[in-house]
Amino acid sequence: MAKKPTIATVAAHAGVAVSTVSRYLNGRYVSRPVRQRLSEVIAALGYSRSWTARNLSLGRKGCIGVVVDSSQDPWFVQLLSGIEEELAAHDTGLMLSSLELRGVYDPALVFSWIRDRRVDGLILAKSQRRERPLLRAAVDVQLPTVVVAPDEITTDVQVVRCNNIAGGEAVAAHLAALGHRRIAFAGLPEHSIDSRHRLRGLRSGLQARGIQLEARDVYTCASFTSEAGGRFAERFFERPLDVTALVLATDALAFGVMRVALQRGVRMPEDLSIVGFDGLPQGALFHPALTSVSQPMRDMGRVACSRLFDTLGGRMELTEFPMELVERESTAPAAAAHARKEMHLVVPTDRGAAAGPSADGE
Amino acid sequence: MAKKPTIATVAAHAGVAVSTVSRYLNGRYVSRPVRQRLSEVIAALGYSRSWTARNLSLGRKGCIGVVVDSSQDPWFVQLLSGIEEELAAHDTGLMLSSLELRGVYDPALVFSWIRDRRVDGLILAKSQRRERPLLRAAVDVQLPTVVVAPDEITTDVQVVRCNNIAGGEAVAAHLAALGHRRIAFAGLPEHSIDSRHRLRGLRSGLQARGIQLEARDVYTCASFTSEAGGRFAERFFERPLDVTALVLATDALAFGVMRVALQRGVRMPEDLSIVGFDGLPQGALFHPALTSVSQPMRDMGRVACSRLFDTLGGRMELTEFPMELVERESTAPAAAAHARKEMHLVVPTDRGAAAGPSADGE
DNA sequence: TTGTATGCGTTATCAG
DNA sequence: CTGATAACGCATACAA
Repeated sequence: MAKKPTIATVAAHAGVAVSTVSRYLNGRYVSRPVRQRLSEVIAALGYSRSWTARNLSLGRKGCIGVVVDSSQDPWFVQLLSGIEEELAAHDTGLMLSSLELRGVYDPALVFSWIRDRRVDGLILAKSQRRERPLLRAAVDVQLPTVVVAPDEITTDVQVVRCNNIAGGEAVAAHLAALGHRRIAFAGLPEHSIDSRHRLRGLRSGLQARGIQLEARDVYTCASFTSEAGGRFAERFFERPLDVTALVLATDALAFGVMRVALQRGVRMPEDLSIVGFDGLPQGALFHPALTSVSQPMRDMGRVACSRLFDTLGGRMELTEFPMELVERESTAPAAAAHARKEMHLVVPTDRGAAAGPSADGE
Repeated sequence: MAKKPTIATVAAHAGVAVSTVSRYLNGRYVSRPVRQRLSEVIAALGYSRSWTARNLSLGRKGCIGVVVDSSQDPWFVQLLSGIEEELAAHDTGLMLSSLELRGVYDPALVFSWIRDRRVDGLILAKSQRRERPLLRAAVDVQLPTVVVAPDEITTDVQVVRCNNIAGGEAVAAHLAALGHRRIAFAGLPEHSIDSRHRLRGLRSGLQARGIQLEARDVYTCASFTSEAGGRFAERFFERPLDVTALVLATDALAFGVMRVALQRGVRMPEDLSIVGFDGLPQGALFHPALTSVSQPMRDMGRVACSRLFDTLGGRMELTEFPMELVERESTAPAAAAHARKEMHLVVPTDRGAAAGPSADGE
């Protein structure tokens, strides 16, 4: 019992050949009695197979690569938990690479993974245009790859993302129902497809309700960080507020905006309703808690991961998840805003909410 | 160029034996000319070695296990980035296990890792008493293990943690300097050694400055979540405020408290200064931004990981990191609090701060 | 310094 | 259905 038992020890103890044991372990043809005997011996010996040896024989690496701009990203953290769950089921390891781990963009590590076939598959979270070479390299060596919430449309790898247009429409419905008529949107820069889709959904959703999203009310933030959201807000709040609701393309942006709003004394949701996208759990910690359209990040992670395993030779698919509006505290009836400003707490909040649906019918 | 070149192909092309190539790859004795030749051949062939084969031969698994209550924990996320960094340097994979991944505590996966020697090492983040069996199992099979910020003292595994006592003292110095005389502390339940040390440091630090931390001002939260912080705050704010500063054992707790404070209309830092521990980056997003004593999570992760590699046979060590007070917006001179309450913005904030040092001398 | 031979633990191929 | 045996790709005593 000194050294770990191998498949050979088991074979010896059971009086069969190693290949039989191997077959047993992999659920192949084994006669009833032999199967019985093996299960006993294995239990008695406390045998467990070596994954390294198995991987070598199978030509696998036993782990997948997960790459993202920063593993600190709260959105990614959610995704990771889904990946973790699925990976555990497959007893597979993972290699993490934050493209901006040391402050500057450096995809070298991931390139080496691809070149050296270091991983069995690749998950690119929030891949952007700059990841294009990475994607190319992966496709070239036939490395199974799935992109999650990509910023670019891709046809030669698996895609997992959300229906952001519907998400935008959900916000439109929500705000319209609350009686908002003048709404602003602040999106992401560059080619963020998510941001564009969210805006598109919002715009068309409003339009369907007879509300126009003015071009001058559509802003662009410098990046996707909370800091960028804050900088946008500084600008935004300089001028008198002429909208009753502000929709941010992501929660991260919203966090930055809300902080500045609080500093400026802008009351939310009384003076301004705020809506974000992603549904990050930390949004619930703020005051007011952020109303947001959530992505099922965990499910997305799980699916992204399983796609890597079960469709190794399959066609490239697009999996789209629905988004869900989670109504917290940062949105309120537009009517209440004015009422409160003038009457100071005379109007019960419930009344304003009840007035919502009628406005929706217009 | 159809199939991946192996060490044998390289040997053939270079006209040497495989063992020579192996030695070259591992930096052993190789004559100048041969080395030259090999480097050329390898470059020409685009050879890269198989880590699975190498691991099998070396009897390694090529990955370590990282276990934590929840991989969503912001503190852990920081730690993880350090681990990621170090792991990349060693070209090693990782297996993640959230003990509470599916809501209920389930260490089964980790037990199986240990039993099957599935990993080369184990990092337990914030291990508690309930992880004791896990630790035992790991020690029993001689699996290199390091615990980070453990809640229990352990002598038979590597320990990486912070000097929480000094951290508590730093808070004492800070608050005393700001003129606070009546201070409250809310800590973690059970046997959290970190929480106890933070309290101890705070208490002794205050004492050294002639300030007594009253027993009735020391509270205990139900758990370490923001929700628990919120529930504590509900209780805390029920009675009239008789302290000018509240110290929370962790930032997470503080987040929950601040939200309730905002709801209750408690002004921070005017009515109440708030201090947390951990220095989570998200603390900067709040309004006011949370003053906190930070841990160098990333460094801790890096060191925890490297300990796993370089002291495989070495003695069990304790690595202690310093904590650093990061002063943001949630703390202010105690004097200003009263002044503002009564005089309404007459006292410039700077004056109060200037008064601090003298108070410190008492 | 370099080459030879053997082991690492499984899986897969092909006879039996 | 089962049993030898050859890969898998690399590392390392040991001999030269």
